[in-house]
Amino acid sequence: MTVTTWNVNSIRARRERVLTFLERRAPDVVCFQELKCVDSEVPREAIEALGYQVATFGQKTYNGVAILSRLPMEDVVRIQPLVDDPQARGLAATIDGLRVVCLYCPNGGELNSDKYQYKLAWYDGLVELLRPAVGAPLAVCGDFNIAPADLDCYDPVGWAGQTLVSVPERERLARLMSLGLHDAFRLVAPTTRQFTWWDYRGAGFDRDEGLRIDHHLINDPVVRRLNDVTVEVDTREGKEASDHAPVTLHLRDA
DNA sequence: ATGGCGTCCGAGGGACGA
Repeated sequence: MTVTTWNVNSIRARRERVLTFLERRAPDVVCFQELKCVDSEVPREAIEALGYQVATFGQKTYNGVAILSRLPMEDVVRIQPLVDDPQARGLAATIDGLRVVCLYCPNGGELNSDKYQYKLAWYDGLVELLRPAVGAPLAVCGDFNIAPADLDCYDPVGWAGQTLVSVPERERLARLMSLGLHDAFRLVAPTTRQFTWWDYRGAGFDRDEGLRIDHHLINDPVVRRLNDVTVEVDTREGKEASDHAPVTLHLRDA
């Protein structure tokens, strides 16, 4: 089974790229983030024609997530760590016995902003929300908007303490992983410098100035099935690309 | 210190992203 996570930065603006990706790579499961549209504007029929079931949690203008699956999806639920939160950032489904959680974690804005506090609180809520889920095979996939370590940042000195690498954010990610989750990419590539996001500005991709912020966090039953994690860097190339590359988890059969 | 670039909304430029 392959599980791809990809922040598409607008499924409408990325429509052709997304469909081409699905057709050529044909992952079994896909977690999309930043749909940036309501459910009815997702190109559902075109995706279904490629052999996928589609579950969406959209929102006008901002956020929005989806899970696609070639196999049947069960127990599809929205993931909202904070009560009365209008932001559509999480969706979960069980596929062939694997609980897949698709997340678009908050960006965090400036360090001294309400958005930063929202991000920390959102993570705090997420840990409690996912705590009951770690007893069964679990893969938490998405744009976490946190680079776990300095190796995951092209300029850790220049970025020190900034949003996406700050100590309080990394502590939140560590608390989430303390539920028994492992960074799948780091398991297969302990010392590799590989980014998943590059800024549109300043030719970030051409300079390979990026961050690794898109992750698959998997628990022990899934670690035992882990074959590989690949970053589909070529999908970031060209003028019409999302600023994130897809990241694919490769699992052996259960 | 600020803007770089891309997308959205909606008809201007501002909000937002990371």
